[in-house]
Amino acid sequence: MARTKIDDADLLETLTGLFRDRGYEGASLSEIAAATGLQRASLYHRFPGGKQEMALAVLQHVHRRFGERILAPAWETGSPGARAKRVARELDAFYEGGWRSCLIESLSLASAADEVRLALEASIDACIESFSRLAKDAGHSPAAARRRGRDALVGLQGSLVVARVTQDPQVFQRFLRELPEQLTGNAR
Amino acid sequence: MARTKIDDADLLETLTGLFRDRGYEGASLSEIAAATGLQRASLYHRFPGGKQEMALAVLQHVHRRFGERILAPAWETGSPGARAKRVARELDAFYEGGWRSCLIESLSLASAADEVRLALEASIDACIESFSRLAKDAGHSPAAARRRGRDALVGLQGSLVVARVTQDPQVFQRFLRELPEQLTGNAR
DNA sequence: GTCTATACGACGATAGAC
DNA sequence: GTCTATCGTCGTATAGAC
Repeated sequence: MARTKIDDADLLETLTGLFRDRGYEGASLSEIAAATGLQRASLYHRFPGGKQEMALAVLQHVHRRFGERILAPAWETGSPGARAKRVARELDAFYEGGWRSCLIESLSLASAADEVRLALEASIDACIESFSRLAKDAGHSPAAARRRGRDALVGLQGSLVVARVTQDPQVFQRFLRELPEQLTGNAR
Repeated sequence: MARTKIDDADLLETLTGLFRDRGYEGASLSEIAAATGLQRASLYHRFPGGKQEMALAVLQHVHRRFGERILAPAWETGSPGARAKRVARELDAFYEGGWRSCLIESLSLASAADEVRLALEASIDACIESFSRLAKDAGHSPAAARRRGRDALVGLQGSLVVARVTQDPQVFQRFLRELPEQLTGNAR
């Protein structure tokens, strides 16, 4: 039993939760080992590059998940407003109603190995692009759409931080509720 | 020369910068010692409670500074719009145009000793109160004013995070520019 | 008030058995 | 693929000289 392989997906999921909640420096290998059920040495077998490789793998994992699920509705067909509502619903699930932090924020403090920085920027860009898409489809100019997309990202990050500190996710819920209007409302 | 006391204000200023940039876990005592010019042992003479006491002192220091300088215009007399502009100018200086992070965010990851959590919440409340004051003075209802104050805080935190990750403070500058209107605009 | 020296546990990381 | 055992380093923290 102890010698059966721990599932890749489960492993990444646990790592994701740890880095989100504790940040890069805060997530120690002992803590990771305890949470994953793997010994520290086994973690190095799965991630020869150590902690940094774990963080990178987590970022890529989440980036993929955002592209395939959370932000996917932005690129489908249908009314921009309805698609924005679906994105909001996915965000609600991913951030567990506002009780979890965003990796982009947790991993962007100081650590900042170059590879990590690039992954963070890529995720930011993907978010803004998807948000802007909805605004564009709702009839906004490229420049206006980009501005709305960026403002939405600011609202996402800001509301998650405030929700964490106040231990009250209602500010995040408010952001989600207003997101569709913020992106697609009041065009032309 | 080596035996002259390092000034309290200088010490707190250096500590503030370190915790802002690196977070609680990220700021090691060796790094702190190097940055302050004090040996680790001397730091324990000034802060017997160790790193946690340093973080707490920094939070109180910044809280006081916010009350006395940055947020002070919100409680003075004059047009709400003009006062909001002065607050924005102070925020610009404190966050160095968007190149520095907010302690509230940096210190709220995981660590969360109870005393630290309380200090963070107190600072959040003070910010929202001051922002709301401006909205109230501009003629908004208490509920609407509070909403505007909270949204302004969300914009502040979010734009600082995005500015840090993208290494481009323009999103923070945009927030500052729109802050007066966001708080005091469009009343009644 | 600052320093040098040191304790000791936790850290990230590696070697090698099974 | 996972384990136990171990490495050297760095972490926070303390003792005691000046």
